[in-house]
Amino acid sequence: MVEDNEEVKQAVKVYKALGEPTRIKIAMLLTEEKNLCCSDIGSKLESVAGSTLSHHLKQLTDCGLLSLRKDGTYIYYSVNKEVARKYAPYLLG
Amino acid sequence: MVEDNEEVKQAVKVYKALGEPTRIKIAMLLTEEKNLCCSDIGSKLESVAGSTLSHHLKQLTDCGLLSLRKDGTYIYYSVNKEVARKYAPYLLG
DNA sequence: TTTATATTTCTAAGTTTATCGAAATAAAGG
DNA sequence: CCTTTATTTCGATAAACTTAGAAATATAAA
Repeated sequence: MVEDNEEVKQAVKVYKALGEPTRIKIAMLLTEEKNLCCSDIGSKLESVAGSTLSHHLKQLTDCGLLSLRKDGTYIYYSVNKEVARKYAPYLLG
Repeated sequence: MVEDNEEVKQAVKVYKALGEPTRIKIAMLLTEEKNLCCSDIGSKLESVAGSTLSHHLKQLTDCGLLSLRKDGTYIYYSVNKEVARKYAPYLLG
C-alpha cells in the first residue's frame, strides 16, 4: 500500500500549483527575472484581475515554490530554486 | 508577454496529472515496479473504483507520463522515463 | 457458446477551482 | 489627514474535476 507522507503531500501541492497555465507562466517568468512584484507580473500576463493574481501567487508561495520579500507597499517574488530543483527542474531551463 | 507553446502545454498537463494524490501515487508505484496492470494498481491503493482508476490512468497516459502495452485482457503500464526525467525527475527518486 | 475477468464509457453527484468585482487593509506621499 | 498605489479578502458564479455505479466492450477460458 502506498502511503501519503509529508514530502508526497508537498509534491502534490507543487504539481497542483504548476498544473495551471497562468501559474506555470508566473513560475517561468520568475526563473528568468527575479524580484518581480505582483503588478509587474500582472503586466507581463494578459488580462488577469489583481485578485486572481493574488490567489495564484498565494498557491505558488504556499507550496514553497516562491519566496517573497516585502518592501513598503510592494511584495517581490522569487523562485525558491531548491524546491524547483527538487520537484520541477524543468522550470530552471 | 509570456507565451503558451506546445512544450509548456505538455508541462501543464503533466503537472496537472501529478497534482492529485491518487495519480502521483500511481506514478510513484510505477517507477518502483513497472508493468503493472490496472487491477494490480487498484489493489495497491485503497478503495478506488475501477472506473475512477481508469480515468486517472487515462490522464497519466494522455500527458505522456505513462506508456502502455496491451496483452490479452490486460493493459500493463510503465512510466515513460524521458518524460518523467524532463518534467518531474522527483518521481525517479 | 456461456461465463468470468479486465477495462472503458456513460451518467450523474458532489466538490473544488478559477475568476472577477467590490470592499477592505497596508503603506507611502503630499 | 487625504489620496494614491499595492495587495488581500469576501462573495458569488461558472467551469472543471473526482468519484462511483451501471452498462458496454473486449478477451480469455471452460
